Amino acid sequence: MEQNPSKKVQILESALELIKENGFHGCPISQVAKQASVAAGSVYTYFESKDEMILELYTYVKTEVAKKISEKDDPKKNFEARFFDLWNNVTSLYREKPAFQSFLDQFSSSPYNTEAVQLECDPLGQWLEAFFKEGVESGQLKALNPKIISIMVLGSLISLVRFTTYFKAKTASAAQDLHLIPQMVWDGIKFQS
Amino acid sequence: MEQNPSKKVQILESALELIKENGFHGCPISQVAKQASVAAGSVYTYFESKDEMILELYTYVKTEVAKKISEKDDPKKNFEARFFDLWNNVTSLYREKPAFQSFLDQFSSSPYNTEAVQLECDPLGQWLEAFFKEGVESGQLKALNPKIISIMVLGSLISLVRFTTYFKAKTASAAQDLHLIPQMVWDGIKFQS
DNA sequence: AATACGTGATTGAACGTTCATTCACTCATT
DNA sequence: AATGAGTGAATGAACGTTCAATCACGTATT
Repeated sequence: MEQNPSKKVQILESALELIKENGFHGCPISQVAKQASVAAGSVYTYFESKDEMILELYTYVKTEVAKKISEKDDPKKNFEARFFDLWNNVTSLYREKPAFQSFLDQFSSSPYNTEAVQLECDPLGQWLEAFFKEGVESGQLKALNPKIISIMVLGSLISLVRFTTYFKAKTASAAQDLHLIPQMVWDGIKFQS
Repeated sequence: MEQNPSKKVQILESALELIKENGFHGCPISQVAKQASVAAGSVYTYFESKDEMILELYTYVKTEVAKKISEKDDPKKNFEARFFDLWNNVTSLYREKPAFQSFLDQFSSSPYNTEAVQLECDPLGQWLEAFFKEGVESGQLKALNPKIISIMVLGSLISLVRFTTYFKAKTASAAQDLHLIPQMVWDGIKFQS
């Protein structure tokens, strides 16, 4: 008998859900196992330790997000349209999979996120950088380091998602205007004649 | 004898430091007490529970940040200059007090941040909203809901700080261009003739 | 085709540790 | 003498992890 890859994913998804609901605090192995319909001990056939499990979960989520975002891009459209597509794709992905957003957010600000982890392959970061590089080189964006543009755009985007997720109460009165934010961001990065 | 307010602050600062270093995981009451030079039991003279302590810490940090940011604003300057001042003041405050930024970040994405907490008084949010309202009403910013502008600006700002803090390795190559971000943000929100 | 064997996944009770919290006590101040 | 802040050992619950036992399956032997 071999390790069952779908069971591994089951465990990861279970941990993801618990972390979304209760944070890192609230995902004891006992619960992760229960929700994944396996015994506590079985988690250790798939992962060396709980920490290893969390780190693999990070890789798993990062990869899933990058895949979904990149495959929805249509390079035949003009760059401005692709920018707004990107914006909408990320926001709707996170609305669809709130556990992804919640986990990435908690992970990023946690001590799990060491320098070593940051140096790992980051498919989403790489894809975004290439995307904005194209915009700069074709003269549609300001002549800036694509990495900087990435930071600024992803920053506003993540923050918007964070605000709408965590600060529901606060943004209720402003909710109908949130769609104006991508336009502001575009105005900030586009080449100004 | 009365409760010693400076000892309360000592405990809060000790927890703040431990959370910055090790996350919520890594700040057991035993350590908090040790670093604050009090006995573990004493923490319970000042706080009902650990959770209460964390919640008070949030109020404490929020208030400190709002105080420092608002008092550095000079309403006599023109609005654009005040915007860049604000940007610099926040980034340098967080560079000076990394524990503030780290705590706020971890708290915001944690389950501590319930709806009830969000509805509490938020002095920084209020101050920012008033600031941007002024910019809109004097015609220097786009005619948008000041709350939206707040979200967008604070979003980019926090993300920039997050990136430079957590993703040191990644941004090294882009570090010298990070100062261009506030200009992009300004271009996004300023009134375009 | 039937049986026995080996392999490795799976189980969940048990273990040692860590943690938040309690409480009987001390001691400085009034 | 009374008060209440301060102490830190004690408590019990919860946690990550281990492990001996069990189980399900593929392979070899008859």
